[in-house]
Amino acid sequence: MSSPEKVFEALSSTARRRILAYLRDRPLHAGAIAERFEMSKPAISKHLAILEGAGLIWRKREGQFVLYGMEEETLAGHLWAFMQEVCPPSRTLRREVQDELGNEDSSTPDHAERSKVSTTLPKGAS
Amino acid sequence: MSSPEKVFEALSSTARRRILAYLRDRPLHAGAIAERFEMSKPAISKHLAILEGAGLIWRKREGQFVLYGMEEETLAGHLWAFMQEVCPPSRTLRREVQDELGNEDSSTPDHAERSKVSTTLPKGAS
DNA sequence: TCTATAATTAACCTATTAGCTAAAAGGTTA
DNA sequence: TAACCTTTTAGCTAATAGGTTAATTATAGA
Repeated sequence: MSSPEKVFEALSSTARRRILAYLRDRPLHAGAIAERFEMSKPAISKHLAILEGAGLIWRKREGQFVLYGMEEETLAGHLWAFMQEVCPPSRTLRREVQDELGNEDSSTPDHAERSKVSTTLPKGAS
Repeated sequence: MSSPEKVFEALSSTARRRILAYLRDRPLHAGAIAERFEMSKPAISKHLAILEGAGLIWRKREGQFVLYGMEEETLAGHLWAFMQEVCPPSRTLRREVQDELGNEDSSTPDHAERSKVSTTLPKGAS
């Protein structure tokens, strides 16, 4: 329902990242979002559709208005998974431990034990 | 030198996210990266240039080869800044405190005191 | 210097994205 | 129903992204 592809694609637009920032604290009507931008309402509507398609926001009709709000789990979940896979962990703690043991050499690479199975990156992608 | 725009644009491609994952544990030569993909070497070369332009990787010529590696600070720094701005914090701890005080009502919105100044989102962007 | 290998750049093609305006869809109120 | 409002869809254009092959640059080695 919410793939990393769609999430990162959605995040690649500054306008869409701004929308997420506006929605962080409270839901807003489409019009209230649009009036914070210079571009046309249809353009904003498309951005909202992309964010919704990525599972990053929800949408609820309220009379003639449409309310949008953050889908709180999705963004943090995907960013966290990605950081886990791609960001090299800081070596500070491990070093401290080794120093305490008087072991300077550290021939074992830092992440030798990391799982080989990717959760956020497909196999044969382009 | 490394803007959020460029970083998120760089991350929007699955191929580029895969490259970062390959580089997490050790630097690799351009050819070693290319042979993990189906696409042509020039295509990979372009992806590498985009990642480098975003400040996510470094590049070093070694004889006839070119070595690429992760620029460790950049990715974590930008993702962290973005999460701080956009992800609603979990309310668990605050609730615990309020429950201990016997204060059920919680009329103050959760992030009312959050800074208004954005560090990762420009003002008049489209 | 000549040849082979690694990588990038150039030129090109196609598909997609992001914006616009105008029209339609959905909903409220008189 | 009519008039009006909010939002989305349709249709269009211009610009960009992502891939290709061919040519070029940079280095190594006989």
